[in-house]
Amino acid sequence: MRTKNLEKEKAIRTIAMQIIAEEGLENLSMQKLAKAANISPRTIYIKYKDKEDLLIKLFIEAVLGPYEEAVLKGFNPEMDFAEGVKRIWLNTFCYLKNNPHAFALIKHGKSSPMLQKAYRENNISEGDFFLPVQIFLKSNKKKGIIPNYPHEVHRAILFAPIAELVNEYFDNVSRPKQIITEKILMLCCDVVIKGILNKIS
Amino acid sequence: MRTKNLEKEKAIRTIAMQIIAEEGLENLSMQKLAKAANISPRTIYIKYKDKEDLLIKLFIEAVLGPYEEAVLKGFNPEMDFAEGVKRIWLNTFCYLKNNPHAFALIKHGKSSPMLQKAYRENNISEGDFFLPVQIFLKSNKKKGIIPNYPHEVHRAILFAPIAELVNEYFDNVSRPKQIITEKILMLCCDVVIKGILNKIS
DNA sequence: TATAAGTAAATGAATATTTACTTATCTTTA
DNA sequence: TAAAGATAAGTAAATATTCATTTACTTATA
Repeated sequence: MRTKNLEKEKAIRTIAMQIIAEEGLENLSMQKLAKAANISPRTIYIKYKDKEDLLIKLFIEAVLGPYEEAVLKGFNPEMDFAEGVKRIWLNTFCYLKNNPHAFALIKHGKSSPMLQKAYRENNISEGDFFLPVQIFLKSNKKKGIIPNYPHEVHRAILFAPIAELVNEYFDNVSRPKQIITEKILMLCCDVVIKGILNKIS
Repeated sequence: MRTKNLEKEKAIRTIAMQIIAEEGLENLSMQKLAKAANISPRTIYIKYKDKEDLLIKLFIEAVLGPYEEAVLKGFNPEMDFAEGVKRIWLNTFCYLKNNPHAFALIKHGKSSPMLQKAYRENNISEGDFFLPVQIFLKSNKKKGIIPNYPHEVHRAILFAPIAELVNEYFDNVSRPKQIITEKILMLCCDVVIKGILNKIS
């Protein structure tokens, strides 16, 4: 039996992400992908059932998985609240900064109905992903350090700004001066933390 | 001369937005749109140069324009800081809640390279749109009410969470209980404001 | 009646996927 | 040890469909 060439599998994923990042999800075609990866279209179908299967696996296995891992590196739910939030912010910034293609696909994940379906079918976002963060929030609510809002609400307040700031970072890459530095990021993080903390006074 | 049928023009825009919201930008085709709008494909080309022209005009004229108008209703840059921010949050929530298709297209605007190009070519986001908000931020920075961070940074901190909360609102529409109410929204807004305000104490 | 608005049908290019074939490599046999 | 067979990996080219856009024509109205 001929053995699977893992380089080709990797090339498919890498180049698919590149095309999506540079030309958009709507401009990724199987034939274009095959040509760019220097393989036959048929080869893609050996590894993936169809285009949807490819995109969903790309999204979940090649993007969301590594993303979660990077974001949670060195984080644990027992950390001090401010310290934990800062760790997540820094991890998010560092990872996305160095993986612009992943960031592009994550953004598509927010708008593409197909990728949304992938989220739903894989029970992602509610429970499976970022579980340590949920435990972290829960315990800090219990301790009275932060208010008792639903998790989703805390997520929006604490982590929506960092995504927006990363976006701004990429907008500024091609401009003379980068305004989104690690320093300004930490100032923002302090602002967000200051807002959410219950005054124990 | 035969007169233009404005209803057809409106149908094109309405149905295009519907398809994009329900099936995604990548699943909008000119023929599908024509069929759904009960017109000939040629009719679209009478009103728009090509598909890109249609999408960009849809995005800018039918979505971003009305969106900006709705968000700024009753707002002026001289307002009290907290009052102004709350007004924008409420306006955003009310508008997007009632215009889910517009919200879908706005989300696509964050990921689609074509719509990003539209932003750039029309000098949007930096200067033209939401100018009163920029003036508002500038004057509050000058007065020392909020820190002297770049506008983009303030935008991320103050307004990224509301977009995320609207997203959460729509996720919950099909579920038994809506967690994103106007009340919780105002609590969140208070949190965000509390964080950004300079302590004058 | 002049003319732009509109249509039905066609065009050629691009799309996802498949067919019919070739190739590499593991396992088995001599 | 080495040749042969089995088989999945891989390819080039084809398929049927859908795509954006156009052509050649009809219709409504100033």
